[in-house]
Amino acid sequence: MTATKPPPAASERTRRRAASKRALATAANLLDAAERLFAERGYDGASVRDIASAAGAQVASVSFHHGGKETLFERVVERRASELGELRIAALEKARANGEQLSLEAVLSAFVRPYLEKAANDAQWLAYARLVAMVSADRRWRHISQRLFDPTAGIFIDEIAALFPEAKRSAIAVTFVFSVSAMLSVSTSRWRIEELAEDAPGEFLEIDALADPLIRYCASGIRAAVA
Amino acid sequence: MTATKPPPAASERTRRRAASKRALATAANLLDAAERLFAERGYDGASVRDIASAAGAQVASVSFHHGGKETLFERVVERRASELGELRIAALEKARANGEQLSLEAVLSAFVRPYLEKAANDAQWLAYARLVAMVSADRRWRHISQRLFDPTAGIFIDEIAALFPEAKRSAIAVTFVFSVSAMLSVSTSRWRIEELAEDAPGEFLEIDALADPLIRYCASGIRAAVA
DNA sequence: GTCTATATGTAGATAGAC
DNA sequence: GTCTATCTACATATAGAC
Repeated sequence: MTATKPPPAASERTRRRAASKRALATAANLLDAAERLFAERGYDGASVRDIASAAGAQVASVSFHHGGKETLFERVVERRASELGELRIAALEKARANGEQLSLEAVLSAFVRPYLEKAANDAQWLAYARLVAMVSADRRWRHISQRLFDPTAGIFIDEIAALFPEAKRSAIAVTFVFSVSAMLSVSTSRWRIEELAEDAPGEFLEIDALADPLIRYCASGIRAAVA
Repeated sequence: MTATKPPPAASERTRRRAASKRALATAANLLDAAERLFAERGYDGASVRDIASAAGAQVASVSFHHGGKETLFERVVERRASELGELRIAALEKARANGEQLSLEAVLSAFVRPYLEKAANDAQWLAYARLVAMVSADRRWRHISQRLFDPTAGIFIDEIAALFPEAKRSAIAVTFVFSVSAMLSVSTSRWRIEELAEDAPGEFLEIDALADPLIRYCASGIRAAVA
């Protein structure tokens, strides 16, 4: 975009260790490429070589900017998880601001829609669900689940538990995990939905088409299971 | 178990190319070890070296008996999928033999319970769900889904569709995929359930404890989503 | 910060002796 | 059928020049 960085002028005495634009871009490009390849091929299936190459960077830059493959993976997940967590809490508070008691559908909507809206318009966000599914299904990434997913999950479980004062929190947690799995399948297994729904090819290309059925499915399922 | 194979007697003229007991055992041990390691570490995370070593066999035996890593993986999935598919169809026909119209719960039960009963008593069966989740979430294994999963899935989707004559089959297929995801999470994410259900440690160590909530959850979810 | 070169380990597959 | 040895390719990571 910009011209090559000019040589430092004599007056430039205030050089600090602020990262250059190019360095920041390299670090960010690596994150983007890593996100795509980890989602496509899994953690072990994606090599740092391919990630660096896809980012137009050198292999060595992965260790330099991100410390190694494992921390690169964790940073990839963290970047999305932080933003999405904030969006979900904001959606919950906005729904609460309307005054009266929240419905179960409203709570689930605050959890599900911020993600589906991102995923509908951005392939990187769509791919993020595959990373979440990998982390949620693998004890190897337990520390990532605990640090990045559990706080938000706990808030929503509490919110649902408040709607069913007579139910045990553990029963709510079970249905919450079922619901998250169903939501993730929208991204990880949409191709299977397409194949099994032979009568309507392309019906679910738009991810939004799955939001309403998903929320109705989860809400009704939770009500029945905690009763 | 038995003594060492005695040297062939002179009368043993009918030697055919039937596999020896030991060869069959090697091939089977490789399947067992591969199932365990693939489930634990994923396809790329499990090396044929480690699989052979865990089976007490040589690296070269994997290629010899199973043709290579990919076909070994496919055989691992096939062995379980065939048996489970038959159990599910049998459960469906047994439920149908009771005469009247099947309830949605009965259909889901015929799909879910054969697996959960196996998984409750056998760690290899429990681990199988992780393989199914891997295959269902990865287009790379599309041919395995189509060949081993889709036939049974199609039968159950048809069965559910018959209960909702006014609903589109594609809508049923969506809820079926949601339900399978929820079922798989019982195996892949039970540790997350345990962590999120802080108030009841150990409550879900017995997998059976999840069967009833799961079936109620899925049945009610399907009814609400296809309406 | 980037880049080349390399260190060190492991991957999957197979040839050929036994 | 098994086993040893080896082939070729690729993995992550780092040292040191620029």
